[in-house]
Amino acid sequence: MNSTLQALWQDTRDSDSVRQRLHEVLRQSIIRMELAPGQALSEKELAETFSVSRQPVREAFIRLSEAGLVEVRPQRGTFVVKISQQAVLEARFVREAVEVAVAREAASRGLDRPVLAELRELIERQRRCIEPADHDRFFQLDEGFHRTLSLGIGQQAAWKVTEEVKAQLDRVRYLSVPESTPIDKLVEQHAAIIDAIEWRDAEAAAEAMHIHQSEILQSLPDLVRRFPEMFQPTQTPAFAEESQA
Amino acid sequence: MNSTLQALWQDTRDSDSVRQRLHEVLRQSIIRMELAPGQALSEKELAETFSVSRQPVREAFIRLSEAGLVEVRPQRGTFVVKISQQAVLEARFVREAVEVAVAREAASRGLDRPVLAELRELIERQRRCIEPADHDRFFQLDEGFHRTLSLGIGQQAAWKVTEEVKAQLDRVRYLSVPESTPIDKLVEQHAAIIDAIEWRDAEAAAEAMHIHQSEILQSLPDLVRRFPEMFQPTQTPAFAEESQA
DNA sequence: TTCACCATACTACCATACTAGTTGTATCAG
DNA sequence: CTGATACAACTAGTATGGTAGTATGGTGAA
Repeated sequence: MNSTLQALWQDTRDSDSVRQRLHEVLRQSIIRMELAPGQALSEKELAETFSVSRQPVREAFIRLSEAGLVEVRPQRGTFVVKISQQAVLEARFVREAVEVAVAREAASRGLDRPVLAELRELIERQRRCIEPADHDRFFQLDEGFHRTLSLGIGQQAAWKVTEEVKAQLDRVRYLSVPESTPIDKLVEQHAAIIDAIEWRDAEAAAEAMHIHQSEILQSLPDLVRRFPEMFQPTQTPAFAEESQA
Repeated sequence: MNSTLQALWQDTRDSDSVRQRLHEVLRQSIIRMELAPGQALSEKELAETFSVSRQPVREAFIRLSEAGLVEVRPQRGTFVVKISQQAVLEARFVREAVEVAVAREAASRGLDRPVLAELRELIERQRRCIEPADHDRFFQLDEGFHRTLSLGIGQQAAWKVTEEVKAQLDRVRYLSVPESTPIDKLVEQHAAIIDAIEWRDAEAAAEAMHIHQSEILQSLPDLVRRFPEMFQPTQTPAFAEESQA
């Protein structure tokens, strides 16, 4: 575990603050399921691993806890939160709401030519991830696609929100890699979204994005069955604590 | 200034951590424009004001900076961010996207009877704020209305996002109180939303929420003209720093 | 008068020290 | 053998000290 973290640490920029670098390293590790749901994270141990003090580690924890990726229990410890089916469904709801609005707006106001070109280019590169299957690369390009679309209509706050809730969803994707991620289908959905935007058909764009964002609903119940230990027993996250008493 | 902060500090719960209490106090003060946009906040001074150490103050600053309410400039200071027209429009976009989805969902799946009753009750109490005009009370009830609706369909994450972006919008409301806040109009919009939900008419509910969330667009340009010193010069927030050089 | 330079007084960031609360374990009484 | 209790070994939260970088105001030279 520590070796993987160390590697990610080296990749971060020296110019950023220790807090930001730690946040990024831990966030990535949690999303990629390298830090297992339920696992305890030790402030002290991580501080020693990276040769920094506890304080910036603690501050990174605080930020991660606000994103719902870890849970800080005072005087007890900090833990990677288990995936909760409820949390995933809620994150999906928010993401669909925001991204459908983005697609609709992009179609009705139109996208600048260079942005459209970049989106087409991203789709092309995604196609090249189908055979041979390159999931890591596709995930990157997928994120780039959605980011480019949101920023393309000048909605940075929308992208920030999407990025935040996406973390919950991406953990599920990493669970299901590679078997149940139909790259080819997802790429064509991207193409359909951009087609509708280019035709300036707002309703078609919204509908295409809706379909795209509904994809995860297919695999979720199956994953809960196959990886029960990764999931919080079904209930709302807010009441998760009481249940363990 | 300090006296107002002290008063809010007394209201916070002793059981919460110092960091959370400070965050809440500062957040409220910023939203209510008691801490002026552009004003410098001193870690040390605030620590002394509340008789706590600098560390929890610093952690509260970090959280506020993630919500876009303050800007932490290393080695320089921490400042209340000026309202940016761009940031307000982006926050509005996200809020409309999420809340329209909430309204649509509430209408299509239906609300439990007690939730509907609570919403109707909130609307009634809002009506009582019209004459004599009680803006503070109305703001509270308004927030309660939107929270109850989101939580009523079990979308806590949606409410969390709304709450976050709402901070940017509420600062504008406090600017325009009391003259340009048409309480009566807003209350009737709330009623229209709930009517549509009760009729289980998803499209009507979505449309009613859309109209409601578009209200702020009426007053914004006028406010920018009347309170230019409260606003960032028009441009995207991301490039705001460079402009000051 | 104007400009370059330097001393000073800030700032945020990180490290370290201390406090207080929780948990597991070992010990001892019954 | 069982159950209660005291203690030891953790934890996060808070306090305080040190460091490096930035802004500013004054001083002296041009």
